[in-house]
Amino acid sequence: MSTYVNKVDRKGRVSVPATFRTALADQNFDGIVAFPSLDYDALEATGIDTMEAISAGLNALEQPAEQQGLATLILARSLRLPFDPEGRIVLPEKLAAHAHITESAAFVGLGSTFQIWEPDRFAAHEAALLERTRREGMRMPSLGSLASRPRS
Amino acid sequence: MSTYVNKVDRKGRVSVPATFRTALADQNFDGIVAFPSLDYDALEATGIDTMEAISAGLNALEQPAEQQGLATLILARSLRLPFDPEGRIVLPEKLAAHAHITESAAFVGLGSTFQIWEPDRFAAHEAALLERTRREGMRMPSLGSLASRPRS
DNA sequence: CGAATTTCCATTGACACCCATAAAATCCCA
DNA sequence: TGGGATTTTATGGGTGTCAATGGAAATTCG
Repeated sequence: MSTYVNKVDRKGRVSVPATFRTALADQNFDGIVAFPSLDYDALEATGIDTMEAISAGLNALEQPAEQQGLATLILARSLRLPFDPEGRIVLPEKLAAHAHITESAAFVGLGSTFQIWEPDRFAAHEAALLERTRREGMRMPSLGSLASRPRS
Repeated sequence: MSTYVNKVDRKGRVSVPATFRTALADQNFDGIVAFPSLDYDALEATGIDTMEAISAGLNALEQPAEQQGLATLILARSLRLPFDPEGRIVLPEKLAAHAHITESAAFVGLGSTFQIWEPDRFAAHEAALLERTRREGMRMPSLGSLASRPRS
């Protein structure tokens, strides 16, 4: 949840917001896993647990073919980014380039995952979302309506 | 339910009305979650539980795309505001600015959620609501008719 | 042995906790 | 049931701690 903007230093290091770090603290790998978003010029990221779940799903035979393709794609392009003692990661050139990140990065928490954006691009994305939401005449609903609804 | 006006001190702290606090007491996070309202110059707030439900909804595949956009928007702009030992939160600059809150804040209970307004703006909002209701010739119905009706 | 990467230290500034006081609501008992 | 006693709130301020950031030292690897 929420978004934090942190600086990328000359060596390509960024602090992962402490909130996110503690959320991942109990996982098997002390760091994050990131891969280029398929939808945006941004990075998708999570803890290793989510990735292991995906990889487990890949092995499951019942999985539809499209889902398998998607999972393969994601796994193949994912990078493990370990924390340094201060809780920073280094953004590999490839990932930074995909998201056009140079001097600072916006960490956008989405619940169990988060995204990493170049701050200006994220602002634009946010504005677009807001605009679209307005245009579609969506009002602030009772928040509950956004929750996943149990099928009746 | 009901509205309370509390002061914002020099450090940006405000007491969350005790009533609201006790209502959230049994949740996983000792504090509130707030985000800028899409409709007003005010903040929307709830307990963490509601947000977790939204985040769960975001991951649910069955969710329509527009709802996903809305959920993303809300999650990205939400901030976790923990209680200090006295039951206060600090209003981050960003949120305070959106609601034009400077020296005091009105907490408006709405049932499972509440809003936070700059008191004068809330008074105006309230007056406008009243005015509109009158103009539309609405009378106080039996309160029961306002309750949510079970789907037939 | 040189380049890159990772650990180690140091600084600053924000934030969380501690305590202290005043006002208000609640309790309690004669 | 009135009013004093007690317990909660709300509010202010000081201060220690941790997160974010930068740079140097050290280690790794080709």
